[in-house]
Amino acid sequence: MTQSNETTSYRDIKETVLARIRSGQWQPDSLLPNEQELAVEFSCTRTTVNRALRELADEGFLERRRKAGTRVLSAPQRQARFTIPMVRDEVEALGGTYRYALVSSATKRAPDWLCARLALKPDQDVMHVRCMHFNGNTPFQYENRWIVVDSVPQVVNADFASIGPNEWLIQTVPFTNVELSFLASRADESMAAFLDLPIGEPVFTGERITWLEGQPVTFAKMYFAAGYRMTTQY
Amino acid sequence: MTQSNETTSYRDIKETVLARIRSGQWQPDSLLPNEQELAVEFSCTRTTVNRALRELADEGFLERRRKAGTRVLSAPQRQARFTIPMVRDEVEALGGTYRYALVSSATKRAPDWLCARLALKPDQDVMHVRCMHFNGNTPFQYENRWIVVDSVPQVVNADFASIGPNEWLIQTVPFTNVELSFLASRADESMAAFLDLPIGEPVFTGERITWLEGQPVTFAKMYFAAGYRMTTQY
DNA sequence: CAGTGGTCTAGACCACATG
DNA sequence: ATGTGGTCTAGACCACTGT
Repeated sequence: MTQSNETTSYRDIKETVLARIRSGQWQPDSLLPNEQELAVEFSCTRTTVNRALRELADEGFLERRRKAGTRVLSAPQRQARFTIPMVRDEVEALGGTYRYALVSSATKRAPDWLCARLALKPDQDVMHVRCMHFNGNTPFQYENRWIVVDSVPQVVNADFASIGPNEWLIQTVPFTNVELSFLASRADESMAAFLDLPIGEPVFTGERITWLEGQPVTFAKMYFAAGYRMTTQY
Repeated sequence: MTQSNETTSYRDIKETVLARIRSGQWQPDSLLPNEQELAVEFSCTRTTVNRALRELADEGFLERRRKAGTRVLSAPQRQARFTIPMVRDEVEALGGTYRYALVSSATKRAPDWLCARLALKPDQDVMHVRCMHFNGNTPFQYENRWIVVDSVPQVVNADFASIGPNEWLIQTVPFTNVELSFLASRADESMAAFLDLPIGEPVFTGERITWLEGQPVTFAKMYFAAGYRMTTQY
């Protein structure tokens, strides 16, 4: 009861609607009563009903269209929200002590595969940074990152010995778009060495591309140590 | 311009606020003006400002607390939303033809590790279903699933030869809570055979546990074929 | 205790998509 | 043409929480 007395809140409406969907009272693909009718049923204003249904639609339970009305989605298009924390926060949330170490950093002509991947011109420079993230002294993540110099000219003066490229970028460059992928890859020689596992071992891997207003900013591959899992609940 | 004339919409406010954050005009950790002041600046009502700021907080850009006010989050706690489609939809979205095949299905006493994982009593029965999902004739996903019979008694009559356990469950049992994990595992003998890849190969793997009002319903392991990646943009 | 966000009301106009 | 959701206003009361 967040609301004072016995008014119907948008939360109550959300719960009731969800319960009706779960109980089968409102079948998949069926049409709900319109907002005005629900407002009468719940004795509240249409505004309140609107908020409840709008949020349920955002969460993937309903589909709403003007004039067509509100439908129960047959295959609940449920979305898992994964919070993507910075490595430091992730380690500290595990109760560990975060430690960062630079492996190498160099500016060079962008390799062909990267030009293709980021739609760079063939003569553009990138800074290639490799680094490690530790939980105490246990390897946690090996990071392989390329930063487009034309998009972030200041990067040539960055000191990646003392700060991780990700944290530096967040402080320095805003971004507008991100593509994030996860996959399983196999440990090559250097991944195996840095993460302390046998060559060929499965490695949970994240790839992240970041743009600022259409300009590619950075491409990062993140290799996680053995046993890592990305989890969410809803 | 979704709104008729030149009124300020909550979308405009969101964009303006984001722009100010990105430009550094509003620094991380700094306090925004309160809703009343912003309403005056944007010449709209507080309700409209509230909606804009509330959504930005939902999206992880702001932190709002009564009395304390609204702050710019220093490390934008950005959340990636992955849509978790049903396998059939995923295959069809790739332009392929979905095909399902049952591998085995049997009811038995729940194994110890599963009892521990789902907090079952040691004498509870589960139905163990193994099945394959194909894209045309190419292996797409190998699924290993256990369904708690006490939670879904009808399962003993289900015909998993003609319908996949996931689709059957969605049609049959509502759920209230889900835990979803992703990890990289290595192909054992049967995974390798079903997915047509060498033993020991990295396999992108999903694990999903579903509850209904605290009752465990099902545990599923989903092994994806080589090259699979889970992607999102934001 | 006082300031801030959280929510609701009652009403209005409008955009959009369907029939 | 019309019904439905999308959004805004103007105002109100309240819940929470920092001082």
